[in-house]
Amino acid sequence: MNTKEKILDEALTLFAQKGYANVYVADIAERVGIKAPSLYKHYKSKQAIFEAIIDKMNEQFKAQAMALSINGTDAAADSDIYKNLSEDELLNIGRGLFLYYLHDSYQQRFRKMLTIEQFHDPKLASIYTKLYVDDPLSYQEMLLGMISASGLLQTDNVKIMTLHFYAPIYYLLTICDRDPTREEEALKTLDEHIIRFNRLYGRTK
Amino acid sequence: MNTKEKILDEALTLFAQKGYANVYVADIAERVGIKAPSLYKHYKSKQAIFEAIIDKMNEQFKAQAMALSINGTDAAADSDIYKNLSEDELLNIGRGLFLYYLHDSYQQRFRKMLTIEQFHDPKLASIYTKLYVDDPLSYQEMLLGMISASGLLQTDNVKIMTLHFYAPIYYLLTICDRDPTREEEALKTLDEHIIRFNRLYGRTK
DNA sequence: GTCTATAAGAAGATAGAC
DNA sequence: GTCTATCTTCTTATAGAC
Repeated sequence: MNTKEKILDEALTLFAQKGYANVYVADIAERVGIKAPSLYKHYKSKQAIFEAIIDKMNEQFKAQAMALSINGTDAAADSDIYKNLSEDELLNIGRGLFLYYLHDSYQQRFRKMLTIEQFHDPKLASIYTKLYVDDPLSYQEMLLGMISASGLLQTDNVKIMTLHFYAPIYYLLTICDRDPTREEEALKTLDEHIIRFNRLYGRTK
Repeated sequence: MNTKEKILDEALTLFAQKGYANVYVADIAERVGIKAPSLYKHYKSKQAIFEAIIDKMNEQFKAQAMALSINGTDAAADSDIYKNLSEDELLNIGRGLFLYYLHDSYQQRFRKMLTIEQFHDPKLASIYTKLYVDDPLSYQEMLLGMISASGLLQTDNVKIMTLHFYAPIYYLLTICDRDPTREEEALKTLDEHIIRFNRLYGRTK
C-alpha cells in the first residue's frame, strides 16, 4: 500500500472512531508516519481526503453489487440451489451476511463513518440509505423471491417478508457496532431469528 | 422558557444537525439571542451544555419509563384490554409508538444527537443502546408477552417475536430520520408489517 | 446577565529548504 | 516527497464595564 492509499486507510479508521470534525490532519499524518504538510502533496485538503474515501468505497460497493447481481442472475437460472434450501443453509446465508458486514474492516469503518456523518450532508444520508437500506433489501427481496417462487417460503408479500428477514439483522448489526462485547449474544439471537423466520414463512407441515 | 433552558433547547437542535464538534458556542448564543460570553454565565463550558442535555433527557426518559411501567403493571392486572385486542388496535399501538418517536421534537433531536456521537464516547453508546434497543424491547416484550398469554398471539419465544415486531419499526425510524420525505412510504410499510406480524403470530384460524 | 474586547490555543494550509 | 517554520483563521473562554 503506497502513501496515498495509506492516508485514506488511516483517515477512514479515525473518521469512523471520532467523526470528521474531531480528526486532525496531523493525526492522520502521524498514523501514516509522515508530518502533516507532507500529506498535502497527496491530497489538497482534509475535505479531499474524505471525498476520496467516499469515492473509493462507492466504487468498491458498485463492483461488489455488480458481482452479486451476476451471481444472483446465475443463481436464478440455476434455481436448484433454492429448491434444496434447508434451514441450515438459510442460517448460513444469514450468518455469512451478518459476519461479513460486521467484521470486514472496510465495511465496518465505512458504515460507522457514514453513521456519524449522515445528518451533516444529505448526500451522505442518501449513500447510507442506499448501502444499508435499499440495496440489501432489494437484493434479498430477489433472493427470497426466488426461494418463495420455488415453494420453500410462502407469502403474498415478498417485500414485507424481506423486511422481516433483514430488519432484525440490521438491528443486531447496529448493536454490535456500538458494543462489540454483545456480538456473541447477537449471533445467538440471529440464529433464533432465522430459525423462527423459516418456521413462520415455511411451508405448513 | 428561561434563558438557561433555551440554551439547552437550541444547543440540542444544533447538536442534532451538525454534531457536537461542528457547533460553535457563538452559534448557540445567536439562536438564543445573546452573545457567546453571556452564555458562560449559565454554563461553565460547551461540554457542560452537552452534559446538561444528556442529564435532562435521561431524567425525562426515566420519568417516562416509570409512568409506562405503572401503566404496564396496571394493564397487566386488567388484562381484559389484551383479550380484546383486535388487529386495528395492534395497528394503533404500533403507529402511535412510531409517530411519537418520529415526531416528538425532543425525541427526534436527542436520538439524532446520540446517533452522531455514539462512537465518540462509550457512555453515549450505552445510553443509545438502552434507550433505543434494550428498553423498547423489554417493554414491548412485556406487552406482547401479556397478549401472548391471553392467547391472541402464539409463540414459544416471546423475545424473538418481540424482535420481529420492533426491529422493522426501528429500521423504518432510522430511514425517516435520514430522509423525512420517506415518511409516507414508511407508514404504509409499517401498517403492512403489523398486519403481517399479526397474521404470522395470530391464532390459527 | 449582557455586552465589547481580547487572550489563548488549536487546526488547516502554505512556503521554501532539502 | 518529506521536512521545519510559519501564516491565518477559527473557536473557546475570560476580563471587566455597564
